[in-house]
Amino acid sequence: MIQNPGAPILAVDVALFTVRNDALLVLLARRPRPPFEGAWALPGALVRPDEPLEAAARRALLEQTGIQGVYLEQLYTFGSPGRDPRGRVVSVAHYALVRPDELGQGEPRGEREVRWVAAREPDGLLAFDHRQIVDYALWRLASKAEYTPLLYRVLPDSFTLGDLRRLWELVTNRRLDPSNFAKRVLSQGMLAPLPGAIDRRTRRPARLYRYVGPLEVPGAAEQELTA
Amino acid sequence: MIQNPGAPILAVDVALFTVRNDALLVLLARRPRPPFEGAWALPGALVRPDEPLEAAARRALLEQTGIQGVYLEQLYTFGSPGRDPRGRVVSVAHYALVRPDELGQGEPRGEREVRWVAAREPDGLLAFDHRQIVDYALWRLASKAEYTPLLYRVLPDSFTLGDLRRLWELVTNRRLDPSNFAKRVLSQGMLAPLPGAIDRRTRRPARLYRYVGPLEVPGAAEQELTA
DNA sequence: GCAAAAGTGTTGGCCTTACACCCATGT
DNA sequence: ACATGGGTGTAAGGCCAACACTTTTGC
Repeated sequence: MIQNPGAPILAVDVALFTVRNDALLVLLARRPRPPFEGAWALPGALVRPDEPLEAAARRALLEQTGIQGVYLEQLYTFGSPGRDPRGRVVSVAHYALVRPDELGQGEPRGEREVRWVAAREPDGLLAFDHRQIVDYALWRLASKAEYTPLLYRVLPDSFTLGDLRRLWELVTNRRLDPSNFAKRVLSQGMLAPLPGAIDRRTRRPARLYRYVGPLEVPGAAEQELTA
Repeated sequence: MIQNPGAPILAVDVALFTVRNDALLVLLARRPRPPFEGAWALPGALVRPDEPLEAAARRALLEQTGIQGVYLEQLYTFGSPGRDPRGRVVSVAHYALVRPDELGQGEPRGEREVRWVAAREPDGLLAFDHRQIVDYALWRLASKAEYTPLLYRVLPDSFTLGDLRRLWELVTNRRLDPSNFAKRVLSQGMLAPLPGAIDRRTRRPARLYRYVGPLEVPGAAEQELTA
C-alpha cells in the first residue's frame, strides 16, 4: 500500500442549481461546526477510501440536504494551500442541476438547514472559496448552454419560449431577440407544443412546450468518464 | 489539523503535446519502478503537503523530463477506485502544450527515459488509465481549438497556412477547404506575414506567418483559477 | 362600465454575414 | 500536388415591423 504522510486530504463539494421565478438559484447548507460555524456553504464531504468521486458528491448532497437523483458533473479541482483553515484540503468541485418540479415540496430531509439563494448574489455569504466555485460553475454553465441542451435540465417539464429565452439570457448574460430565438429553437425540432396547454402568467397567453430531444450530447466523451 | 485515515492519495499527471511533421505528439516517460515497471506513462507525481496542484504538475514534468515553461491547464480529476494497483490514488490530470522550437535540441535532462509518440497511437502502451487521460485531453483540445487560439501554443513560431490547417484537421478530425480556411483565419487579422520568408517544403512555396493575437481568451474566468 | 393604451407573445420579411462548394491559376 | 485567389449560392441570425391577445389605465 502506498503512503504519503502529511499529504492533502481529498474532499468534494457540490453546487446544485435550479430555476424559480426567472431566477437561477444555488443550494447552500448551513455549517454546523467550525470553521465558518453558522455560515453558508456548498454541500460537501470528505472522500471515503473506496468511494468514487461522483458517489461522494451525491452522498454529500443526500446526507446534508436530502436531495438525490440530480444531474451531476465534475467541474474543477480546487487545491490552493490555505483554502481551508484546518489544513490542506483539496476539493473536487461538482455542479448539479435539478428541475424545480422534481424537488419534493415538503420539508428538506437532510441533516443541515438549507437555503436557496440567487446564484449571482454578490454578498460575502459563502464559506471557504465557495464563491469562486459557484462563479466558475456559472461560467461553465454559460459555456455549455451555448452548445448543449443543458438548460433543459433546470427548466420545469413544461415551459414557454419566454421562460427558456429568459433563462438563456440570465445564464449567458446576453440579450436575445425573441423572434430569432423562437425561430432557432423551434427549427431544431426538439420542442413539442403541449396541446391546449396555455400559460397565463403574462399579458398575452403563451404556448407551453416540452423538450423531447436528447439530454446527452453525442460528441461528448465526457460522459464515459468514470472518475 | 484535519485527519482522514485510509483516505485517497492525491497525485497529478501531465499530458504534454507538441507537433512535429504534421503529427500531434504526446510525451511519455518510462516507469523505473513497479507497478508497470518499464512501461510508458505520463509524467506524474504525488502532491506535496503545501504544493499547489499546478506546481506539482510542473515539478513532475521538470523532474522526470527536464522540460519547463510550458502552457499548462487542469484537465479532469480521475478517481476511480482501482485505477492504481497500489491503492486509492486520485489523479488531477493536466494537459500541456509546447512549441517544438521551444524544446531544447539536446538530450533530455530529466530522471527518466522519455519518448514522443503519436497522440492517437492506439496500442496498449500506456500504464494505468493514461490512455483515457490522453484521449480526454485530445477531446478537450479539439473542443477548445474551435473557439480559442489554443493551437498557436503548439505550432512553431512561424508556420504556413497549410501547417495550421493540417493541425486543425488533425485535432478536430474534420476536413477543411484550404481556400475557406485561409479566408477565415486571415480575416481575423491575427496573422502577420513574415516578409520575404517563404516555406519551400512543398511544390509551390507557401508564405510563412506568425501569430500576433492574444493567447489568453478574454472571457475565460478559467485563467484566474488558482487551483 | 367602457374605450383606449400598454405590455407581451407570435409571425413574417429583409438583409448582412459566414462559409460551403466550385473553379482557375501559378509554381 | 499544392498554395493562392476569386466567384456563387445557401443557411443562420440580426434587425425591424406587424399583428394577436390580455391586462391596466383613464374617463
